[in-house]
Amino acid sequence: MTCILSGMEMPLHERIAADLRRRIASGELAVGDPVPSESQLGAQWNASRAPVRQALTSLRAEGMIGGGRGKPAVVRRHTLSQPFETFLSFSSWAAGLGHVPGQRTLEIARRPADADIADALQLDEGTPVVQLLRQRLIDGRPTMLERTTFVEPVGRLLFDFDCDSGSLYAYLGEQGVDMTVARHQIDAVAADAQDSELLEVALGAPLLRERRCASGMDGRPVEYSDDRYRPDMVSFSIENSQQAHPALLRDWRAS
Amino acid sequence: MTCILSGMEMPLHERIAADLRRRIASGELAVGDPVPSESQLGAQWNASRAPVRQALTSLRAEGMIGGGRGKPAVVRRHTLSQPFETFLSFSSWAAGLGHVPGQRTLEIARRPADADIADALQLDEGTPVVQLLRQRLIDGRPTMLERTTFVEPVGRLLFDFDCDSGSLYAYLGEQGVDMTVARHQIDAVAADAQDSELLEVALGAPLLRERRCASGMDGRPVEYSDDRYRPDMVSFSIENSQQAHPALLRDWRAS
DNA sequence: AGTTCAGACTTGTTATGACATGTATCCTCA
DNA sequence: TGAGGATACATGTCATAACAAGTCTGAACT
Repeated sequence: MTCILSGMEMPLHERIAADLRRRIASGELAVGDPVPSESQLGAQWNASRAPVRQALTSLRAEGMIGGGRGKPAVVRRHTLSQPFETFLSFSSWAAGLGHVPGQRTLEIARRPADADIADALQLDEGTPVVQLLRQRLIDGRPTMLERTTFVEPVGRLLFDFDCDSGSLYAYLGEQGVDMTVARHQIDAVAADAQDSELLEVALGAPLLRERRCASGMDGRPVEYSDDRYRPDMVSFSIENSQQAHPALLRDWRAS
Repeated sequence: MTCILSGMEMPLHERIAADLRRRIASGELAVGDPVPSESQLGAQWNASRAPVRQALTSLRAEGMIGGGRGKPAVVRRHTLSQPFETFLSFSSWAAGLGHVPGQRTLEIARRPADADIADALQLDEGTPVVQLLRQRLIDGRPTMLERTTFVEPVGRLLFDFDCDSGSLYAYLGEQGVDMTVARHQIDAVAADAQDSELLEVALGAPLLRERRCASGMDGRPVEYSDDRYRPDMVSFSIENSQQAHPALLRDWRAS
């Protein structure tokens, strides 16, 4: 049982990175400000250069800081950007940024799949599925609304689990649920009545939507989710190069 | 003035990484084969673990090898030549899908950079830049609005180019402009007056926004762009797995 | 005043050594 | 024969130390 809380057992370099992310995101270190030098950070944390450099390398890869040989690091961005690698776990993502994740499970229900869900999960319409409605918070502020649907054999496990206590995906992993592949589709939608209320935005306000379908190694879908983020709090980011692999493509959808 | 030529004095960790890439690409190390362990590589190169690990970290970030704590590294991919232009070039993307791309360049101007642009391009505020406003169409229908800013040395080339005649990025490439790395940030915004008019959507309608900053190999930003898509026509998608590096894919969904 | 240059400071690279932690294998014991 | 545990091995993390190389500042010089 790994308590997600505040990762007390995180490696030193991750703690340093998380602290810097928090200080940058909170505005304590504003854009353009110089980041403490490696030696200063080493002194503050009573650490050698190795973990300090590992933390800075991490922030640099995320584009939060700049700098280079001879050039002290400076803050470049303070926006929370979500690396695609950490898409599955909202909690650990927020914790890694030095923020306090929260969640309120508003509904858990077993009901027959409607046409859209059935299509996404490759089931017949009417097959029972388990649906979850969760409000996700960062530092107590509503940030994301998650409408997740599990196939029944997996969803049944959730009735024995306190969804607000820890990482749901860690729990499912322990139970032997295999979710090795995920497909994400990202677009924008206007907030409907429920979005508006639970995310505390105006009706019709633009929301960033991620629709996700996770499958096991055998390719059988396990989970489908419609997540809606407040765009003023979360954005997605991708970095690609001719060297490294991630390539960004656009999806065209005929109306 | 540092001559770029052939870096004979590459650091050790880069030489190790380059050698491993070559051995993997050439097939000497096939997909699934185990990569030499850190200690073996250290012995081969007569090096300590530091540069060896730095090289392996590099390859891992590129998705070429896998492995983890206790798990020896294995070769995952041997190709790393993903067409980088596909995400830059709207035209070739649409054409590849069998649709007719179109574009109307509405404005090209040289003006001083404002604060946001200056920050993104790492310039001082007020430095002259070249801005482009382009409406992109698919099958004659407005699909995307592109507000691109180039640093002046690159942007000046555009005044000698008919932006509606061919691929802008192909032209810049011929002119020796280096754009090997790009960072994308994706979120949602409400359509402002200009968006509304040019994309033919209601004022305040949700739009999918991609902000892009492209840099050369040296990390110096070359281009910044704010692209706004009609979410009913375009979305982004990504596929990732725990095993492989996240691979971004494109979805076609016929109506 | 403008230029040049020495020196302080910063980050990049590498070596060496140690311990922690996860994985896989093989051997023993029931 | 199957389950369990001891063990070798791999990688992850971190400390200490030294030198290389780029940047910046300020002082001396033209």
